[in-house]
Amino acid sequence: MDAKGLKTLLEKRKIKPSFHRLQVLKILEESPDVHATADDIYSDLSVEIPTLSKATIYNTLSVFVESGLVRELVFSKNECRYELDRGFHGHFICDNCKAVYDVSCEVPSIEEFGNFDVHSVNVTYSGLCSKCK
Amino acid sequence: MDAKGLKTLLEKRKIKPSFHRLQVLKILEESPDVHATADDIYSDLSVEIPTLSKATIYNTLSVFVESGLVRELVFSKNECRYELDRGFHGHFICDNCKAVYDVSCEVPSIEEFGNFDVHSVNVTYSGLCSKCK
DNA sequence: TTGTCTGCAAAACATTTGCATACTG
DNA sequence: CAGTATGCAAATGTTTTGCAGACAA
Repeated sequence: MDAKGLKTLLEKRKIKPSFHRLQVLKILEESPDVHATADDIYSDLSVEIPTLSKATIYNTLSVFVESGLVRELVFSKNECRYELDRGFHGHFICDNCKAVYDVSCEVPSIEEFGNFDVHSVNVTYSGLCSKCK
Repeated sequence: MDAKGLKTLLEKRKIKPSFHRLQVLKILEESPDVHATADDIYSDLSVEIPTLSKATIYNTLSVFVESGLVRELVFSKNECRYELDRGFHGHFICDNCKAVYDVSCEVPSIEEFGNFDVHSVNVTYSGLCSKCK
């Protein structure tokens, strides 16, 4: 997606398209398979933007998450990953190499549906990926 | 479950049933609905065991998790909860009151099953519980 | 005795916060 | 100019670690 498309993506969510925000969004958009951590994004961007602060990354990501543009994925303690929202899908994490894969799976139905207002569903598989097994 | 039953539970997993381990296990076994954090368990036990160290709680829980006796649930950053393994079920977390409920749901099937060795599946719903909606 | 469990304190780590400065419309 | 975004550094909160002493087989 080009810079203009990214800008539009932010504006649709009423987020001001600052330079830093566009850069963060670009990383998430270009590498959906990475499921980057805040630190990954910081490392990537601080090469081009040496004055970049990690606080800005966290701030930016939290703006994105609150707007619904980005999903926060917490697979294990002390590790939070981010992905652009692309509709429902599950994730597979390799216990060995820790890689995260998007997988298509069905939405599991919940029995007690009537008593809860379900807003989102999260499905995570773990095990060994094709490379590690 | 009585103390003997808890002891047997540990021995089955080749875990030495020390006093502290039995106390931690007892909490997890008695209140499956709580999905306690390490800090919850520490707070509970340190009333009776004033010399208790948090490191012991973490150590104990990690022994339990590695043996497969206990499942580690990470719903959001900086919050790790624990539950005795009771076979497959999903969880529902209330966005408002943060309560965690066990829910029965079907195991979602994964399309790429052939390429991965799936060891476990995790299903988490979020939204508003019956009290908060 | 030997191994391992526990407690303590310090360290590690990701994330958050307060505040001053820089930028943008 | 007003409002907001950014950078910095310090603070926060949870979890981990190293080591010494306590305990159990």
